[in-house]
Amino acid sequence: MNKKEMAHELLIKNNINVSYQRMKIMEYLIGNHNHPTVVDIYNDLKEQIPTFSKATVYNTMKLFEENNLVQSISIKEEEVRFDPDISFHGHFLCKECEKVYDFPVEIKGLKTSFEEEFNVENSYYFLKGFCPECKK
Amino acid sequence: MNKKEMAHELLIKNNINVSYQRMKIMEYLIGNHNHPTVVDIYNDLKEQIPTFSKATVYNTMKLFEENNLVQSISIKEEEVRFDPDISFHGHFLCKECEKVYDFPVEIKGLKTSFEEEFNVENSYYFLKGFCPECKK
DNA sequence: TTTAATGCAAATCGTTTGCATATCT
DNA sequence: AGATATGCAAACGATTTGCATTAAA
Repeated sequence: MNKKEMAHELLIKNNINVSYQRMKIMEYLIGNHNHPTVVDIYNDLKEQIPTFSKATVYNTMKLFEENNLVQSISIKEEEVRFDPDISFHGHFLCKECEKVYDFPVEIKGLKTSFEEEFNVENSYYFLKGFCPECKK
Repeated sequence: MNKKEMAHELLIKNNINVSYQRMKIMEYLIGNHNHPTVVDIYNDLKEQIPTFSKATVYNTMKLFEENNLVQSISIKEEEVRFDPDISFHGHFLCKECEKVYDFPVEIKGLKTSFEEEFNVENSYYFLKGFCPECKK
């Protein structure tokens, strides 16, 4: 099954009306590990979609997030990035090249009385520093 | 030792020149568990400081962060909050009342090959959901 | 008196909003 | 047709910048 088929199936399965733009964005996200911003998505797709607009990307990413097709990552203050991998894992931001890396996290001993009192819906583990390429 | 004395000592100890504004901001932060934004700090102090400006708050918080007197928390996309407690602990954002709560975190089994390759300088653990008062 | 901090206004940038147009069902 | 999605431009809000003024060393 190719990306187009996967994208189509994902939209249908989540009761999201299919449109050309939504398909293109979903195809772009599938298998993408670059944690793109709205502007990244917009820039990378505007050639393919003559009348493409940022507002559509904002609308679409909001819709995808509400339907748990992506998670939003605000590891860097000014901008929101998106990750099509919605499983819990860590994100590392390199302060030099600004790349975001995924990494596995195993958090043990976290269940405390806190999680009985609070209704936790989302969790994020962020690290910042320098990646192998950028550390001297 | 009162807040004024504590604030003064903290600035001196970190080789930060003392000014009226910096003192006021530091006094405001000491013992504050509200995770204020720049705008919060500005609003809460502007009565006491007639000519106060947001630019000064931005400058000062940047300086404080560089000197490890506060940590910045970008748990909510649009805004940066500050925490005078620089120890590692979790932050919980209530989606309803938007309050940010601190909680202790014990992360075990995290040392992986990842942390040997990457030079980690900061870490954050964020949760989102509904606090005891806001969950139905 | 020389350096550093402050304050104001303008600029920037990501994001949101309103509304008209186009596209699906 | 009727509902929904798209696109454009204007609005917004947090943050940054430039520069003149003021305070501190």
